[in-house]
Formats: sequence, C-alpha cells, structure tokens
Amino acid sequence: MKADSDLVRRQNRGLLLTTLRRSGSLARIELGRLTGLSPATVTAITADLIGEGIVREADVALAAVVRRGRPLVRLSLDPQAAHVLAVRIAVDEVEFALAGYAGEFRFRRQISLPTFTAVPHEFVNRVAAEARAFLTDSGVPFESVAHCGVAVQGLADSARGAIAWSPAFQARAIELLAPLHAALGVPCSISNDANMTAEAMLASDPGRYGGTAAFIFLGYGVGMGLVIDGRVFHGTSGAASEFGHMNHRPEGPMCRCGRNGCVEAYAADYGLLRSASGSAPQDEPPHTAVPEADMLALEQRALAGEPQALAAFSLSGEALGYGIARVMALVSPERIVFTGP
Amino acid sequence: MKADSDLVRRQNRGLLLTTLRRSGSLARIELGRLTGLSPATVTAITADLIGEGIVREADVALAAVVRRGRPLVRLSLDPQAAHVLAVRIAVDEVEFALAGYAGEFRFRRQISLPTFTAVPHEFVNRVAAEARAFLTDSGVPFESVAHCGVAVQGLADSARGAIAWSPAFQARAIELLAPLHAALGVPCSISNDANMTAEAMLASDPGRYGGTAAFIFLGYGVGMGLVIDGRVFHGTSGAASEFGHMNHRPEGPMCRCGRNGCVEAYAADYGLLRSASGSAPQDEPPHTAVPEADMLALEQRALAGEPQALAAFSLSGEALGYGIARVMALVSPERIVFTGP
DNA sequence: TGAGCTTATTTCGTGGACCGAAAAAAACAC
DNA sequence: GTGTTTTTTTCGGTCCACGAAATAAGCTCA
Repeated sequence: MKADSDLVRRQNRGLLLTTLRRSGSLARIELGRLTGLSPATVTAITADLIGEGIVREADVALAAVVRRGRPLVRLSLDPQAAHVLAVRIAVDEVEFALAGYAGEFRFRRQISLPTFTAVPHEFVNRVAAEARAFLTDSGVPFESVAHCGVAVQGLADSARGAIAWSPAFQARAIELLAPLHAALGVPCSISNDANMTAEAMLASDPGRYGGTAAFIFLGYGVGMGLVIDGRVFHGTSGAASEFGHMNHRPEGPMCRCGRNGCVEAYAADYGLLRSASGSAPQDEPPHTAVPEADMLALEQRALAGEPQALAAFSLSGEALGYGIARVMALVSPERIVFTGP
Repeated sequence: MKADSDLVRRQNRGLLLTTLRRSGSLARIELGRLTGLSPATVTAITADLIGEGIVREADVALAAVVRRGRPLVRLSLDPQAAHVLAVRIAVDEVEFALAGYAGEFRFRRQISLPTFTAVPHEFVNRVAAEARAFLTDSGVPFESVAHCGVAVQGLADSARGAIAWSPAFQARAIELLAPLHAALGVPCSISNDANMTAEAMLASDPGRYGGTAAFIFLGYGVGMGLVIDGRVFHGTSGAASEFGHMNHRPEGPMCRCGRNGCVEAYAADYGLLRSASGSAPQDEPPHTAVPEADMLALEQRALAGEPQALAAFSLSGEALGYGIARVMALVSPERIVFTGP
C-alpha cells in the first residue's frame, strides 16, 4: 500500500513491458508517446531491460522505412527471455503448449489419457512425466520456464492446487500441482478453462472487454469466464462464475454434478441429446465425451423440423436465456461472448 | 497508469488519511508503524496536512497517559475540514443527513413527501429546496460541503444522475442531480440504496468484508449490494446487483417491476402478504408502503401455525435460497449479510 | 561528395520524495 | 537538577522522472 521510488520504477517498467507486448515492436520515442513517459526515462528503463536480456534492439535493417531524420531503433521483447508452459486437461485428453516471452507458441503436443476411470496419483504422475518429457524435447532450458499454468474443465481449487471437481474424473480433489512442481521445478497454477478463455480474450483486446464482460462456453459442458471491472474474476477460492451449474428450475433434469436443473443439464451436448432422445430427464448423464456425429445428427433432426429435437433446443434456449437474464441482473456485463464448437 | 514522484506523495498522503480516519486519532510514530512509512516521511506529510487544515494536533492534555519519554502528540482529522450531505429517498419519505470530515453525523432531518403520485419536476425541485434549507439551517458553510450523495430505492442511473426506475415512483427516468447541483453548487452523485449499504459496511470493516461479500436487504423490497475483490461493484451503468429482480421461476408471481417470478415478488413484504392472503399471484402489487402492523400480524399467524402464512414464508425462503445459490454459483461471496427491518 | 536538415537517442543538471541517522524536544525518575 | 526515555524534527544521501541541451545517424540537395 505504501509507495516509494521503487514502486515508481516497477510501475513504469511494467508499463513499458505491457505496451511493448501489446504492440510487438516500438521505438523508444513511440514508447514515450504511448505511455506518457519522457524520452529520458524510456532510455533509462529500456537500458535496464536490455541489460537483463528481456528486451532486444531490432536489427537496424528491419526499421528501414524511408523517412528523414535519425531512424527509429525498434525494440521488442526477447522471445527467449522466458517461457510459459500451458497444460489443458479435458475428457480423455491432455494438451501441452510452450509459449515464448513475446507471446508466440513454440511447441504443442496432445496426448490421449483415460480420465474418468483414472487413479488420481497415477494420472497426476503421468501428467508430470509427460510435461517433463515435453519440455525436454522442446529443447528449452528448464530455468527459462517462468510458469506452468493448468486449465481444467470443472472446478479448480487454486489455493490447494487441485482439481476440486471435474466431469472428466470420477475422483475428486485431485492434487495435481505439487507433483507437477516437483517434476519441473517451476511455479505452477491451476484454473478453470472458461476463466482462462476470459483471460485470453481480455489480454487480446483490453479496450473491448476491459469493462465487464461474460464469456460463455457451450459444448461438452457450459462454462463461463467473467471479466469484472477489467479483471478476470476468480472468486476467493477460484470456484466462481459457475454459470453451467447455476440452477435454472429447482425440479429440472439431472446434471452431471448430481444436482437438478442446472443450466448445463439443459444446454450442454449431453443435456440436449437426452431431452431430444426422449429418455427421462432424471437419467444419469454419460461420463464419456459425446461423439460429434451425434450432435450433427441432432442438428439434422432439428433442421428437418422433428418436434422432439426442436423441443430440446427450445428448452436449452430457455435455460440459457433465463440464465443470462440472471447474470444480467447481477453483473450486467456490457458484452456477452459465446464460444465453443 | 504512469507513475512519478507526485503519485508517490498522493498515495502516501491518502494512506495516512485513511489510517487516521479508521483509527480516529494517532501519534506520528504510530502512523509510521501502521503504514510502514518512516517517521521522517510522516512528519513531512502531516505538516502539509496540518497546513491545509485537514488534520489537527490534539490538545496535549488529552494525550496524558503517564509514560516515560516524550509524550505522543495525537493527530486527528479536523471534523470541520469538509462535510458530506447524504440524501435518502424512499416511499413517501426523504431524509437528509450531514456528516463531518471525521465521519461523525452532525444533523439529520426527515420529511414526508408523497412519491408515487409526484410530478417529477415538482418533486425534484422540492427536494433541492429542502436540501438547501437543511444546509442553511445546519449553519455549515456551503463551500465546506464537498459532496452530496443520494441513495434511492430502485435503479439509479449514475451516468445521467437520475432515478431510472423506482417502486416509489410512477414516473421513470427522474432527473434529480442537475437541479440538486444547481441548488447547492456541490458535486452530487446518485446510487442504489443497497449499494450504499455495501459501501458503508465495507468502510466500517474492510478486513471483514474486503474480499467478496453480498449484502442482502429484505423489507419493502429485496436489494443487494455486492463487494467484489474489495470494492463495491456498480456495473458500468450502475444497474448491477439487482438481486431482487433476478428471476426465480419463469411463471412466478407478478413483481412490482412488471415481470414474473422475481425474488422480490416472493420475499418482499408485499409478496409475503399477497401469498399469505390467498390472493392470486398475478394480482398487481400495491404502490404504497406496507404498514408494519400488517407484517407483525403475518408473523403472529405464522407463529400460530396457520398453514397459509407458513406456506408464504416457505415460498419466500425457497426463492431466497435458490437466489442465493445462484449468487454463490456466480460470485461465491465469502460472506452474505442480511439487513432490513 | 559534403554541408545542412531532420529526427531519435543520450547526457546532464534539477527537483521531489523517501529513508536512515543524528539532533532536538519533552516529558519522567531518582 | 541531572540522567533516561521516547517522540519528533532536521539533515544528508539516494533514487527517480523530467526538461533542455548535446549527440548520433541518417536523408536532401547543390
């Protein structure tokens, strides 16, 4: 809370770095204009950053836009300065991706791994080993990996570093981060996949999504990421913005989470299929991924005007509509964005 | 976004002032310990504040706790440094209150004024005139009034300075702030009464309510103020956290807002009375305040075990319970506080 | 080809802010 | 009345951003 000159430097340093990340490459004088800092200050701070290997001067040749006067020297983030490892855990599937400091993807790998029947500690060890192998194969030195972020479908427990609950797993409270950290020696964090989407959208266009925005994911489940006053809202335990498991009707169909009448039980792929198939709303949902072909077939039935298929979409729409109305009543986002297959 | 030494001073100045406001009166050295600032800095900043008449040294006599060493010189905010005028607008009633800079109330006045049938511009002019008279009678110079805040039941439009919609008024979009500002020459703002409650609770105990908290008001309506990540959430237009008008059941009873199945239509005083009286759920709600005696009578009927009264409370409880569950799903507040008669 | 022009970057001196240490102030203890 | 203790102020140092001036690096044009 206290401010001193150190804070000033850190703040302005961060300002230059985010400006640079957003624009890709800028000359010192442009940085000054964009941030409001004087050229003298920009010189001082960028000299530090170059000395630390975080920022690079571009090759002069690239800057050659023909103009009068001394040419601009473009600066850019050094992609090698640090790396981030991203891990995505979904039903029967784990994906790894490695990104450089300038935000570009370096490598990706996707592996198949049964999840629902998995024994937690075996699964966790396997993921840690695969992550290690992925990093080794990528050739990037472990020391340069600054962070490892895990996105998971379901409820992430950020504080404990665990998957609190996920439709992909029969088990609960799967402690993932400790073994991952042990295998990589890198700070790790875990979050909900929809929140990660919101984070990405916000970073991609802060001007557009900077106020209050909701990102709703429709697919194998129904998720939501919430941007509130320019920041992704996680809630204290990381278990907030569970739009999919917000109740629509108290006596509604059974959800994968075990409760009745969640939005997801109407509007996720399995919910749509169940109500279109005529099976009872209280039938237990499947634990495996719904084949894409089934959803395409359902679409065809609806387009053909089959009443039962139309009714399923209608119910789903009502649940989504009332759900969104409730979100509007509580946080009235300026934008609502739908994502998903 | 840019930081300079000016920002440092402003920040630390504000830090000292809030620390002082919270504690009432502190010596310089205590301020230093609480804020982490060095004694030298505290001396410099407080010297400015004393020079500006914002802070006062307490009479030495008061500090006389017998201890060795040079006695502490207690500092406190000067109650005269500035004033705030608060206006509360409810059904058939307007209340004024004047507070000093140290947070203490100076004067209060409550007047009766018919609202539902009021002609907007007459009502607004009357309020402005009454506010002016109140200030004049209080003897406080107008220049020392730094702000005038209006709390209103219903939807406040902060941007336009108007009452967008309120159950107290037949009229909509009542532009209140412009005439008030004209009459007082003081910056004015308008907000929802439940948000104001949240603001007050947060200020009274930031440690307790500083994370994410919901303050639910039950009474002539159902309102909610939301604290998110330590700040009261207003939404972009000021129309957020409308818990009372979040839908519970799509086909539910009629609400004062004209829609069906709002939480308020079950759980506000009129909603309870309507369902306990056996009148149809679609009967239009009353536009006047419900007499307290009616609510006490209803309480007696329920305590006596009358089924219809018990059913009304049960329905109300269900609506509140599911409503709160939906709030939990979206923002999972650490604390939920109920207020109201 | 070279002097002059134009624009980017760096250097240098200044002022503001915080801090630590030392000095001063204001009481109590004996 | 002298010593002790604790608070407050003063003083010199450091860090930071800034404006102005100096320097660098290319283009223009005779």
